[in-house]
Amino acid sequence: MTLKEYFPIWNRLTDSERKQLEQSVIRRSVSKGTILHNGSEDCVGLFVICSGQLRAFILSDEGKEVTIYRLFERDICLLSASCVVQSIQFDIIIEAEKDSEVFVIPTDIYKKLMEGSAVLANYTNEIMASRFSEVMWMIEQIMWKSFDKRLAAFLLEESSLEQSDSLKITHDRIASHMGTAREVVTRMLRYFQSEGMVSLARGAVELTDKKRLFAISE
Amino acid sequence: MTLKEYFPIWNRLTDSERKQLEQSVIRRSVSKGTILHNGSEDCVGLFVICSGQLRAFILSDEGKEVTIYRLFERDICLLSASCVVQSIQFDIIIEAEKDSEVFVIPTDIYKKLMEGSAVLANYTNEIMASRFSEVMWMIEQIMWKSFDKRLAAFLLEESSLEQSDSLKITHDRIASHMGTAREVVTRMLRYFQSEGMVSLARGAVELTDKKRLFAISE
DNA sequence: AAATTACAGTAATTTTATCACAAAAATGAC
DNA sequence: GTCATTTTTGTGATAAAATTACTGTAATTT
Repeated sequence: MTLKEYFPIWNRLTDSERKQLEQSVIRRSVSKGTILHNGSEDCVGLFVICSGQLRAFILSDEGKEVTIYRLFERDICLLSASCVVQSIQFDIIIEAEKDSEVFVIPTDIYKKLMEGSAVLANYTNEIMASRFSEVMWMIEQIMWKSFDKRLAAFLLEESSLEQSDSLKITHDRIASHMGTAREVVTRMLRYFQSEGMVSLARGAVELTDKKRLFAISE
Repeated sequence: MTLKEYFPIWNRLTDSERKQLEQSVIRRSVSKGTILHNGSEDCVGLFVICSGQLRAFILSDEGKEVTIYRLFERDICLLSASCVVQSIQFDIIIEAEKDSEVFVIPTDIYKKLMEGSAVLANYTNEIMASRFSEVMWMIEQIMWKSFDKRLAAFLLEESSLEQSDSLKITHDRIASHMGTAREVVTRMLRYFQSEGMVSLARGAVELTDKKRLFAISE
């Protein structure tokens, strides 16, 4: 398994660029829960996800979290190398949501290559635009969709990611993803349960009527 | 007044690139209220603001607005040319908030140049990262700051932009900027007035105690 | 001057957030 | 295995903010 297979524009790079990437890239295995990048504290490099799942979130002064987006196999995490683009002026935290394998392209190498390569710079543009788009989508959800719709959508999304109707997740974690309070999640889940759409247990939510959840989510 | 003076990386472009920009760039004068770009409907080109003020906002299905960021003299509006970056998957509306003068660099020219120029592609990256950062900042405000703080901050920001303590703005417009309901703005302004921090009149808000407003905004 | 429109105010209700506390389930130390 | 601790869930009270549904009034148009 080499970078070549995971880096979409590989065949548009020059031999020299490929060589430099190959020589500097590092493989890293991280277990669930590992913080791969913590705001402006570090700037290791670009992650290319081989397997697993990462989560990008922001953190308030009081310790509240909101998940901004997620990264999956073949996704590229640009913000872990946020210092390669000066104008990025916000802190984001990247955490492994599952045991994951990633390639790490060191910041200085990537920055140097990007400065000299229109192909790489344009590609970086596309990655950033993708994340930007996800964030804009999130804003629209938060601003204009009521909580029941958002929660239903979240449960369905989780279920689809996990390929299972039985989610192993606590109310508190759901609240962190959605940027709300745990009590709010508990209450809405109880309502969903009373309507027969989910079935609750400690640390678990089972989706028992996905059609209705989907209808609620719109 | 030429593009040269307003385009920061002018002297890092090749002669050919400069010529192409010079030959294709268009000057446009727009009066307050003009919609310069409307989501995915159009993709005229990159705006370089000579004078005036633009506003970027999103629009919900029900017609609610939220201001995402603003653009001033020498700022560059990339999202009016959103189609140059494929991965931009959201709709934004750009409106002239004041009578403005802008240069328009046509989409196809900019796209062509960017594909061949690392300098231009990297610069585009920086512009996008700036807007992305502003959006992230906005999210943090919305998620974690209470409405009184945000309103106080908004009033002070407006006052500083207009260079005046007497704002000519309606409650409804403030609500559109902040993505909330007009009644909510009315009530909070009434409270501010009862505390002697502002003085209200039809279509106008006068800031009478900026220090306290600042203290509230944190 | 009357009618229309834009803007502001307010009351009632609902939704969401916050605070405070308690109960139940899981976990670990012993 | 039992007890203490921690984690997770449940819930009531209260507050903040959004929504709905009006009323009133200043400004503008006709």
